[in-house]
Amino acid sequence: MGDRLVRRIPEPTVVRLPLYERVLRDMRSSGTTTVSSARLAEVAGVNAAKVRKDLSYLGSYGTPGTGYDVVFLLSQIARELGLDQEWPVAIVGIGSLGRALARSPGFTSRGFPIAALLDTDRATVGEEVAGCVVRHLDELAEVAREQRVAIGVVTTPAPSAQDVVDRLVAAGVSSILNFAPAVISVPENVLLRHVDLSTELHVLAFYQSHPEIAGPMLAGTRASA
Amino acid sequence: MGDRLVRRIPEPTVVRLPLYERVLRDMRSSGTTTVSSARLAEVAGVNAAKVRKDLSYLGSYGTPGTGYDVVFLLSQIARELGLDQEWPVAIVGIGSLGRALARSPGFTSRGFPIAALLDTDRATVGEEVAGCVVRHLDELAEVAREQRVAIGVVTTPAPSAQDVVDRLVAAGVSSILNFAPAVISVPENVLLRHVDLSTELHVLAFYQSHPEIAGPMLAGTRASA
DNA sequence: CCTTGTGAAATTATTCACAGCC
DNA sequence: GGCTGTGAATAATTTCACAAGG
Repeated sequence: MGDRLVRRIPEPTVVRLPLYERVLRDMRSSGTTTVSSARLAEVAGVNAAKVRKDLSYLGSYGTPGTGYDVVFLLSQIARELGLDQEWPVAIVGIGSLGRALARSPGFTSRGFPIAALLDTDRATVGEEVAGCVVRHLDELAEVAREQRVAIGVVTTPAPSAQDVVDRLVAAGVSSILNFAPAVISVPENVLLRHVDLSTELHVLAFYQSHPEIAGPMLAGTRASA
Repeated sequence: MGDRLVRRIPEPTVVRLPLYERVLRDMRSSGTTTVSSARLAEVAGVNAAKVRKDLSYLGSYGTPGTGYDVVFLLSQIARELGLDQEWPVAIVGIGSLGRALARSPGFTSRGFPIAALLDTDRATVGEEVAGCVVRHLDELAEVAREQRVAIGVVTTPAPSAQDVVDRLVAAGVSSILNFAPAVISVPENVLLRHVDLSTELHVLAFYQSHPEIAGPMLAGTRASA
């Protein structure tokens, strides 16, 4: 009932919300109006009780005997995820990965406009990628302020990553998504998440080497990372 | 002591092993011969007790009063992660992301040779990317057998992802790393992990929208994804 | 009937704290 | 003195199971 109390939402739940959001968007597209936790769980590949518990952190949006209204639930999840606002992104490191991300639909699609592309390489600065001119990293502070950059994406080589992150933080960017295979540290009030290809490969290699203990990884559909 | 008993290693530990491996490689490069759990924890950005517990799953490789021998510990972790073998990778979906990954050092570097690049697009098939000619997806079964592909990386658009995964599974590939924003299901004995840009952005957007409950995400360095 | 929302139980992960060893 | 390895304690998460609502 209390809506403005500190309803702390567990991190694993937060990580599953985007999954539900995606599944619900698909359902909405296909004209489904109502969905039960059991059905949502089946499609999302998780346990039904978990779905109900997760959704209960957002509020009581279901109807006993019926389920959840797809459109309404979707709007509540989107609101909770902050998808009713825009979060301008700056990508630092315009190599192949940076370019690929700049062109990626996952970005440009709703909510995460690319506000700036930055690099230090002479040959890259000035180039146009995905409709955006690459600027020199030295212009970061200015660009971040002007464009109100909320999220910094780091796609530089590992040795530069900490320095780039420091610059992003100094420029007031308070959420960072790091793709560089490096350990990064940030001040207390900055959010940092990693996406690491080689970690993922190593984890797969581990479980392939130990088929006898692959339990946790197996068993069908699993979600997000 | 019992080395062949079912020492089940918790998944969170498995996910941290690549982090330790990376940190230890850096230490080896810089000539450090011995490291304590406290130092390793500090550099890796985790709790020292957690480091000791994680390492204890591998065996008793430390020396009380001294710490761990960097080179020896590194070799044990690498062995445990299966990095003493090669795991040939096939990348399916040679758009910008597929190309970026094909060129990525995280791959080509030790242990994960690119055995095949596959696509269905006429214009792409036959092209050479990162020293490898792109073949048509229909040749998957043949290529997978010949090259003993162990890991399939899916970088197609979401609507094709499940079909591509089904084909990989049919071709005998038993570990899959999916970059497509789709829910995928696989048979019981297949390993599946996801890397999902838009999930990561949504999670950051969530915590930016809820500064009051950002607890779990904050607090300095955090590892892998 | 059906389904939600949620306490309570079970499971899993982290952290503490210290005995034992160097 | 310093440090590992690990039981025990704590915390977090998942799952169960059911009362209450439609």
